[in-house]
Amino acid sequence: MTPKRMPGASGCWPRKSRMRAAAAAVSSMPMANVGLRRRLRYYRAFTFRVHTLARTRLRSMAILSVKQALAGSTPKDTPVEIRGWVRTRRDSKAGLSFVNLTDGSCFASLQVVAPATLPNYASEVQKLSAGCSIIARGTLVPSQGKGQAFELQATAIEVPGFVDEPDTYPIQPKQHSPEFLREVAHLRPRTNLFGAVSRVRHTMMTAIHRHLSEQGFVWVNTPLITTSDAEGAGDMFRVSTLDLANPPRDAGGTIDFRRDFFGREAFLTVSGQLNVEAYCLALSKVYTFGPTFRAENSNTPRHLAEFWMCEPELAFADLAADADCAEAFLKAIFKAVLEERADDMAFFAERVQKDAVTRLEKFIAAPFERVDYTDAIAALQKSGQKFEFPVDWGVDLQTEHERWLAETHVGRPVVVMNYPEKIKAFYMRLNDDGKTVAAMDVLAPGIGEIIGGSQREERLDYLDRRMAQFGLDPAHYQWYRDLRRYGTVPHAGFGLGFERLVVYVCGLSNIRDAIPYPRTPGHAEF
RNA sequence: GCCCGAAUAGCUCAGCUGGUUAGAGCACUAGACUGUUAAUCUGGGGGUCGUAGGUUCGAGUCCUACUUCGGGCGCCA
Repeated sequence: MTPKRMPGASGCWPRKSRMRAAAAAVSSMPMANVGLRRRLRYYRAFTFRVHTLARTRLRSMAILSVKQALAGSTPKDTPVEIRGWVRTRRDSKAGLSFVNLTDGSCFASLQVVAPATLPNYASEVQKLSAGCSIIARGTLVPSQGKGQAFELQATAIEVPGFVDEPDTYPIQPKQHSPEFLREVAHLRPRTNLFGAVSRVRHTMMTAIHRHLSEQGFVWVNTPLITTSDAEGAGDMFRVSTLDLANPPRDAGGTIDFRRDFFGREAFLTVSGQLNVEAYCLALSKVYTFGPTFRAENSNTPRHLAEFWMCEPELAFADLAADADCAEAFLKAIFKAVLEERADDMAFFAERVQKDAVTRLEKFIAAPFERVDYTDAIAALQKSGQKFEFPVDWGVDLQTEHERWLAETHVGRPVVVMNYPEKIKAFYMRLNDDGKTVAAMDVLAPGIGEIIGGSQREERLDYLDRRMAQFGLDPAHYQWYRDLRRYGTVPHAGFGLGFERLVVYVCGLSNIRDAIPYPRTPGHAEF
């Protein structure tokens, strides 16, 4: 009776048609002189589908996720096995207990009906508390109670792991504060909130890869370790194998990094953009998406020392094409979330932020507005609004300005383009007016800036001038300059801080809840 | 890095202007009841009030320092 695992994409019990297909596959194998059993075994090993034999000979059970069980596609009276963790247990004097079980496969939990006739009912089932792991076997039946369509009528319940000291188990069937849950980051994925965030995060991540791939982008894995000593995006974490207590020093007494692991100073990357530009000027449409590190001492709900960043880059593209790309990109992600994680989004709308779903729908529905920085400044000045920070041509937009533009002035996402060159990075392309660069920010209601991008300076003489202006040593950027010497083309790209988008989609208020194990100044527990 | 706020049971919180044995809900536990739904009802165990000093006859309640958490700002994605 040992249950056999039944892999396969669907995971549901084999239908007759599928068995017929299996038989056909077996008979078509070029092994006429091989016995049926061996041919079957061959087929089984080949396809990883054990159920054909399992049903007739091993009498084992289909192993279903809670999601599959609740889908209701399992034929009646089919024995199934479902594994997970207990959320709640309710006993009934009618001679049964209700055990709510989750396995993370979907937002909902499965109600397991455990009759008092189970041999371990008193000894184990009635001792189940939140967090216990269980393996439940039985059949899926329409629920007699309200609140769920299906439930598992259990014939056996195994308990691989009870919860030690249930009275101090941190995860209770109630609302916990995010602050408290951060202290138990290893247990918080068991809560509704973090289960939902985890699934949505996954969906967003796969949606990004899927969308960009469909658009012809190639995922380029740019390095996490960099030796550029000034990428201009902030403080960096040093990567070194030198003995901190006794580093090698040169004659002058300064630390001799020539004797470090890479023969020079090395750091964790703050952006993959420069590296990915090189691949852009060969593969046309590329993106980098991976961990990024900033050693800034930033203590806010919007900053992490380690976060994930996605940076698409397009060759033969100007700023307008860049903005179009960013718009399609964001809409594809939100669309995927709404379609694939409706259950989790409904939870966010109910418990976290009322308009969690509607604002994504609005975001998708209308085209983004495009506005020039200069016009945006004029609109802000004419607004009559009192801003904490004064508005003047030449200043960077503060969050309050960005939100007014997106929420009040336009009422939907807006792309602000062509910022003063003085407030933007060295690699951004100088416009013909000589005082602005082809930079753009996508501003969204309720959050402010969510994407920043630019057309890159593809003219070497202009790039050199910009680098000198920023005090950067061209010697450190020879390979980057090469890209302008050998077949340069106009190109553009943008960057998305992935966790900030997760925060927005889920309606969270702190970025530390958008990543499983947040790293911030003073914090790298777990 | 700067400014502000908070710290009372496992969790979420109450505790007024300092005054005898510190309260509630959830969780845990015992019982009642029930095809239950973060079930309900009754009882029980559990905290000396972040840490260290100080003021006072007396401090959870006032003061100081420290620690931790949170918020705002800066830096930014």
